[in-house]
Amino acid sequence: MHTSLESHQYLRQHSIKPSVQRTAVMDYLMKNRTHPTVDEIYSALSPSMPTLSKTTVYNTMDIFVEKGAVRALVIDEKNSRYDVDVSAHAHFICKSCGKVFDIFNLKPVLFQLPKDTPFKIDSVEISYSGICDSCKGN
Amino acid sequence: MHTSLESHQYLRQHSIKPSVQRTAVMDYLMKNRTHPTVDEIYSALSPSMPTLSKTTVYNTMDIFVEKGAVRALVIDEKNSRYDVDVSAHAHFICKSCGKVFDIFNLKPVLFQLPKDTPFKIDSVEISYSGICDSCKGN
DNA sequence: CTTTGTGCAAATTCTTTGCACCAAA
DNA sequence: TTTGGTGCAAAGAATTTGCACAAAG
Repeated sequence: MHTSLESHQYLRQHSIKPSVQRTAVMDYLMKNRTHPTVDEIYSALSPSMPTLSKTTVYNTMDIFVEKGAVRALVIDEKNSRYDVDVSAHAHFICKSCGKVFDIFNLKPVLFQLPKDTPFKIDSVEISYSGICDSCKGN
Repeated sequence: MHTSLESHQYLRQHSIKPSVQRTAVMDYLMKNRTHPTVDEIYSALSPSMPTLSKTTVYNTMDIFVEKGAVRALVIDEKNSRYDVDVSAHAHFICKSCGKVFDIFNLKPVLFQLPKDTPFKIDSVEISYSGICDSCKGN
């Protein structure tokens, strides 16, 4: 069975040569929609790919972002995080546990780019922060 | 003449003890609305305050944020940036020069917090990115 | 005095770089 | 072969920490 078939295809659709490492990383991203950091990706894959290096994960994420296959999130002060869902949606970061969650179903007007500025705007990032459900009690 | 009078008062309003260093930093923030990094603040003040340390600037910014006197921006992957304007407005970062600009006059609906989520949301950050006016030609 | 603030140096963390080796076309 | 990909080790940059000294009340 080919669990990485989708990842493989997705990479080719984005003109990314599907090496073993890249396919494994993309596969991880598609199956774990947790907006992982480089370290989280590396730590998850490392046991089954002992020769994998963090440098390769960094390189891989740079290529994915450059080719538009994933979106780099700037929401966590400590680490870069990545989202394989490049559609218009917002994010929420829990100030207590640091986890990042998706927020869908927002009004489309929120994602419209302002026109009356002197800038050439090409993307928007909407980030909420607060306390997540699991951390509420604590 | 007391150029730092406003800063001094602003600090007291936020229950921050106005030391010489803190007043100088706040004064800088109020007069330079450029969303500076710690390094930029330090480099600007260092000539006239030779004993100032970066640690103190870091400590100072932490206190300012904690007391609600300034807002920490998460928009620049490389550095923490700070904005003394805590009112509802968005930011734009130029991918070419890295400068951060304010964007005012956006619809108030953009700053409304979503209610139908399992999270206790208490703030929103709207960040645009692209190319600024001065970098357009280059 | 006693508490709080400051600042140096060292440590930590995340990310990037240089370079040699490996793999695929 | 030749080009591009990988991975180790070292370097770099931003931030934090430990601790001693200074300042303010």
